[in-house]
Amino acid sequence: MAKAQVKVPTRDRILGATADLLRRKGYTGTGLKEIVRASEAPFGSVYHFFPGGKEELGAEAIRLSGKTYNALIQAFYEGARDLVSATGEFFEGAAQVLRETNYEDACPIATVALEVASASEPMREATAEVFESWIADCSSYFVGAGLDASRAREVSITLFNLIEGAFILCRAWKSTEPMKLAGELAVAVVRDAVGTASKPNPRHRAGSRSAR
Amino acid sequence: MAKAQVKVPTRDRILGATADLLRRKGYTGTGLKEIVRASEAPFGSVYHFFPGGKEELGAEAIRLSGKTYNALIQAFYEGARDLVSATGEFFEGAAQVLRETNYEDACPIATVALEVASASEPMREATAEVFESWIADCSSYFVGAGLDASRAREVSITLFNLIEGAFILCRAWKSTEPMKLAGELAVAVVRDAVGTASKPNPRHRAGSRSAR
DNA sequence: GGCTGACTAGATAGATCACTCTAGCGTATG
DNA sequence: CATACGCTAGAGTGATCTATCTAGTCAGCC
Repeated sequence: MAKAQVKVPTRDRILGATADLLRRKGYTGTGLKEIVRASEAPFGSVYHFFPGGKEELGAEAIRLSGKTYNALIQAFYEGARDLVSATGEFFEGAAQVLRETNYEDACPIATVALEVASASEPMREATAEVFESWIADCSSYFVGAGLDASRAREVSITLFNLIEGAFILCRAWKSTEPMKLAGELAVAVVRDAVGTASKPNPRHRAGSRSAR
Repeated sequence: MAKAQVKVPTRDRILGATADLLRRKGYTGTGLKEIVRASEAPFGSVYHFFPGGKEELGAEAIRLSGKTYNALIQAFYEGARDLVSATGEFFEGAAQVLRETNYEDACPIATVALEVASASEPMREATAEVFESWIADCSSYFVGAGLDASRAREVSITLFNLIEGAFILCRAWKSTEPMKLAGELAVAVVRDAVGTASKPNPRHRAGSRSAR
């Protein structure tokens, strides 16, 4: 273990270890002791940097994971030739990570989101904000392809419905079959959306719904 | 509280209370003490009926929830006029339950499935089996509509990808918007699937958001 | 009546939980 | 050098966790 002259600040190590553990074991399943051990940080430092305790640390770690995934979305969607292939590659990438990590690394915040939704309001808000930022990021690429804002948002939510649902089944079954099917449908949805977007007279859609 | 001369056996009360708590608070978030309190059962009875402790009780409760949902799927798909409207009504029903319970009652096992996937093999197997039985049940209806077995399974998995993903976003956002979108796409997928199954040459409109 | 096994009942153990507290270190600044 | 302060370091607290243990209750059967 290269820990000799690591320059990573304690606060960041704590945050990183927490994000990692939350992803795999969830919120209630992750103990402070375990976080301290994994981050090789002194116990007291946890409460020095996060006076709000586990809840504050958890919410912060969720937001960190959120930003990391924002960057991942960006990497896929700005690096690809077009939105359709970007979508396909994103789902394939998710499947590959699942296989490589023995189905441990799925969505970094989904487990926590389900756990805390009715248990901790600050944590619930953190997960809600992260999901919202992913959707917003994703939507911007579809808007760039010519979709109007509300349609872009709908497509983005659909993509996340598909990938999150597939994560659950893939982890339970230890199989990437659901992710494969989710990716195929996601690709079809995106192809259809961007295909109809460029036409000047798009098929009339039902009235747009307000976002919140 | 009508608890006077309840005839419900202790074992069933324990199981029911556990299933309820697991749905809302997850596996690690649910304590034996809480289960005992909710089921008004003596503590010793838990270990009498479930010698394997929390893990055995949890796995059993997951299977109970699974059976309850099997019955729900059956009720929707055998009571409806056709598979397309059954699908639409199922998703609408899920959205309605979410609203009525303040977004607490979503999938009864999804939270647990994500939590235990890397933590408890017996529990993971229980969730995997329950998901499998749901998919199998659902597939049988599509086979009945003329789809071949593998295509029926693909459609079923897609439906569950959609609903499970939507559950996550709906709970985090406290909004049924994702479920509404998931339902719309699910309906389109089913319509496309059963439409192409019965007719060798699909004369349906070409611009549909089809899965293939 | 007396025996047996299923179930009830809860005290208790030992581990672990989140969290607090005090003390000391290290570096920058007076 | 001295003082201040951000941070380290971990012992300690009370609560709570899962699990065990013993004792008691009750019904059916000989």
